[in-house]
Amino acid sequence: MTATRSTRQRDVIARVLDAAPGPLAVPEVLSRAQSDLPGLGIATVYRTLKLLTDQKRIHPVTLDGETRYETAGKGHHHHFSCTRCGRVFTLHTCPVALPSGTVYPGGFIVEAHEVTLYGQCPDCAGA
Amino acid sequence: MTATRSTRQRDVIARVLDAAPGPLAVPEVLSRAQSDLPGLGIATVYRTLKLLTDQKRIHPVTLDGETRYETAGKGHHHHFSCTRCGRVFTLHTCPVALPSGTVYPGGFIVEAHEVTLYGQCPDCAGA
DNA sequence: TTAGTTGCAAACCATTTGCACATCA
DNA sequence: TGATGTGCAAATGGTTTGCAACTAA
Repeated sequence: MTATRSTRQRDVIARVLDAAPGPLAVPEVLSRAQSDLPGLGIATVYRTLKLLTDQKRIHPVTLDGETRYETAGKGHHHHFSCTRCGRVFTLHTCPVALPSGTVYPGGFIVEAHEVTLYGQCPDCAGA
Repeated sequence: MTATRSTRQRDVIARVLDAAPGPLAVPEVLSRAQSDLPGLGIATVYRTLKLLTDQKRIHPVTLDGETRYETAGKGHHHHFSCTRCGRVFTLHTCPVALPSGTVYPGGFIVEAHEVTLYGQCPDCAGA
């Protein structure tokens, strides 16, 4: 069978995602992880993201055609994408009330929902 | 300067998108358009989708890492992605009330929002 | 006629995979 | 030591682009 090893690379990548204020794109993960591990290769980043995803420790989020990754287990949350600086933040309040099982007009049975807000993040709004 | 010509290919592709019940992925656009225009090439589909997007006649929607295209000017709406059959539908009711200018907790100024509902479409729920 | 468009094949580019070397246990 | 993991380079696969033939106006 297939054992899974703990390595420096995996630890660093997982830590980078934990420390982020929102989901990160692959190049962001790579460059942040490289400040701790200069030699880190992009292939390892992809392999590790896939591994952590399979282990449900992180999960992918697609925003504007770009796949980002975030730590799992943050509970129900949504995202805010800043139209000025492009950064993505995690929001912990939810603007919709659609419990699983809600039947939407037309006969659509809702099991989950995803919300993305677009606008100016606090930094950009202040400038 | 650059004039834009009306062609069979462009008409067919635009019509395919108009007729769809929701945003279509590139392979869906290609195969549907090919029933009218067997020789249609994938490059033309990509070029036309880009052209129509630039003209604001359609616009891209990213769902689960896949870029889809839908006719513009349908007014405010959202999407429902069926977890059984994978089809995507356009919904004309909106479950959130966040007018542009709303300030979200944390100081995020909301300009727009996007909602995707996941669950069973009427067909799959009935089966 | 002729600028604009198309299909094909080559080019691109982000992501994945093969392999020899390195490393965790 | 042996099974895993890593970095590098090659392979993939979806999307874009160059080019010669085609076509709308």
